[in-house]
Amino acid sequence: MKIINKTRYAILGVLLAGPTSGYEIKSLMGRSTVYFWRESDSTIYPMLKVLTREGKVLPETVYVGKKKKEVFSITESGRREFKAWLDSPTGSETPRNEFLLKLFFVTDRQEIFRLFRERLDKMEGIHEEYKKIEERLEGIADFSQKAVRLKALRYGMALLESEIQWLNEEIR
Amino acid sequence: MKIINKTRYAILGVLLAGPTSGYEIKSLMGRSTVYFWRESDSTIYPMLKVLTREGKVLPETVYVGKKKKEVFSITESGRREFKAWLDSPTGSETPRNEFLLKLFFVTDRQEIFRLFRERLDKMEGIHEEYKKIEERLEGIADFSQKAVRLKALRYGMALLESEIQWLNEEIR
DNA sequence: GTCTTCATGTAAGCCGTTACATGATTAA
DNA sequence: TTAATCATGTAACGGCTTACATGAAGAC
Repeated sequence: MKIINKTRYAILGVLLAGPTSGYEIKSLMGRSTVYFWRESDSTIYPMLKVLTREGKVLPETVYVGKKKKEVFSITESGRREFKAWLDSPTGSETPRNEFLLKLFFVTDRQEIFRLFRERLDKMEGIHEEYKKIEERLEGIADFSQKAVRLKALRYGMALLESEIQWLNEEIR
Repeated sequence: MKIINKTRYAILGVLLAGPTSGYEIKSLMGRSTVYFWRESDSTIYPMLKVLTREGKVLPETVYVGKKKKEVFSITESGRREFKAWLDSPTGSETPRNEFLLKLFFVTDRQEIFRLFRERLDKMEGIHEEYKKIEERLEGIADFSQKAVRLKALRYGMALLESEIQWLNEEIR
């Protein structure tokens, strides 16, 4: 079984909302999917070329004022591929949790404490960020996916909260 | 900032418990760290060579009955490097959660339901596995890290349980 | 005798990150 | 006029996975 590059689905997913340029995809992801799906800066443009060659997206040159940009629309074929991915079994990422790796090997009590403390700080920071995003999202006028996105966000927050609580109890 | 290969720390961590062969490291990881730190089969041996060249581990040929194997011990320099890693700030993995990526783009109610259902099944499966590991661990005679490892395991279980509960409530 | 486990690797190829490169437009 | 943002990429390097390879010892 081959590993299939999933960057394409992230891009196609963004394009479902309408024609978008590479730069817009990049900045949009930087404000939304980063928290659960991070793409490196340089992956978007090459992938758009590939998708164009494959007929999954359609490029078009557009001028906004004097600025030129390439916007891409998703094609029927692209929609089909996206849908097929959605329907397919969701793969698991290879687990790589450095915090747990350290915890597994640690012996010193002091060190355990430090690890928990460090983890707690980080989780609380992320929770703060999520809260801000939640407020921003709540303030936005309704759009088709608002409810699901809030749900997904609160799912993430609920998990963070239970982790934070657990860590607090351990640190005591 | 360079990405530093962390396979080395996983290996050094295993060696802290005593001299171990590549094969033993591999199978040990397959029974323990896989759940939070997965190494591909082929990474162990080359890394052991690298660590040998660097003087972090010391190889020795040992015969068990007629079977020959190379066991590796951690050196003082290796211990220092391991300790330095433990003390250093824990990096965050790049987030890559395909489940959340799908959830972010999904619009169809039926599809959302299917995603939750699929996720729930998977999380329950993992929880089952953890429970078995817990039982096995509890049955083992005390060793220096038993308490921490149980703690880490239960931390993972607690998180799984809150996720399972959340999903159940959503599916209703 | 055959299958499983022990035991140790190599090679090809994709993936992903970092750093590098370039230039236009707009806001302060 | 200077900085930030818009806009689009390329190249090098390292990491990781998959598949391939080999062979001995012990269990059944």
